[in-house]
Amino acid sequence: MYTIGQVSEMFDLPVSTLRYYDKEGLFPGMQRTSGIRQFDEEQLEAIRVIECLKKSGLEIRDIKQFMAWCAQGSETYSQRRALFIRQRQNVEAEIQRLNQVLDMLTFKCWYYEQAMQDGNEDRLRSLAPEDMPAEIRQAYEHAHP
Amino acid sequence: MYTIGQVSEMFDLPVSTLRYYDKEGLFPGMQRTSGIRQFDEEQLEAIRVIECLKKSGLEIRDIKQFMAWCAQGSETYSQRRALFIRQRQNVEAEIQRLNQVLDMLTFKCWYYEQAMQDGNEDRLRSLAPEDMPAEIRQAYEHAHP
DNA sequence: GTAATACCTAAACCTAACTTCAGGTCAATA
DNA sequence: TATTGACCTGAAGTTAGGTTTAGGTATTAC
Repeated sequence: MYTIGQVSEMFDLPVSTLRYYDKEGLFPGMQRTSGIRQFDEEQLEAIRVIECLKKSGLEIRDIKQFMAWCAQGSETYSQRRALFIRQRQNVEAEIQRLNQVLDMLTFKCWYYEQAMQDGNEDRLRSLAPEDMPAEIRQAYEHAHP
Repeated sequence: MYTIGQVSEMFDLPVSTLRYYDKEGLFPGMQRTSGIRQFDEEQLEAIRVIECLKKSGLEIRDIKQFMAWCAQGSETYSQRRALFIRQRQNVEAEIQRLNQVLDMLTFKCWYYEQAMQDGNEDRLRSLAPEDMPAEIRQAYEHAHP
């Protein structure tokens, strides 16, 4: 059993954040003694899960839903699984989007490298994709579908 | 030359967003006639760039800086290039982070599939990484460094 | 001539996820 | 005894990136 201050140290999370999570219902089973929060192994595991779900882009209210399902027991396995499947798709899509962004940035890096060499953008402005280095052209075309 | 309403249609961006961007200094060279904004090719290109930079996670104030550099001309090529190089690193790091998150989600999907089959988490709780399917174990270990 | 549009501004409002503040309880220490 | 420190609360403040509102101008449509 840990106090909020100890947990704050353990996870390097501000005390205010832990209280906020509690207020938002992210620790459905947490006990108190004379008003003071008691974090036990269940809550520590909850914090680990919160950190994971947050990283995947889940919002607090969805994490709250998940915690409520966990508290409900084995009847909710399929909902929990569905949440993770949905979230995996979201993250996959996000990675794909970022890979396109990456190609755009690669192109821009090349562009300004050329501009620096030329001292101006005249040549670049009249440059067709066919005249770019293959690698850059590929990035350009992937980034501008 | 286009009015704000036409540009709003062209890019499917609310008029209020375009005014907001203008207020934030994202169109340094924009002209007006009797108070009314005149979007020309330069501003349209600026909007394309804004969309790109936003997708890469850049904040409005950094985009403003970039636009200011563009307005300054060829002296600022190296700053602009440095911005894109930095941003490319950020996006690369973000993709790496998301790939870890993906492994965590893959593991969780498997976990709840097993839980559904078993009807409880008893077996899973006492499961060592060595006893997981190779693919899942790999995801698990990549997600929990 | 008036009413609907499209434009303008400044300022208030919105959401998420916190953080900060003001004020209060309680136990241990100087 | 008093004061320090860790806990508590509810409410207000913060930031980013807009959106909404209230009020005003100018052109076109009937």
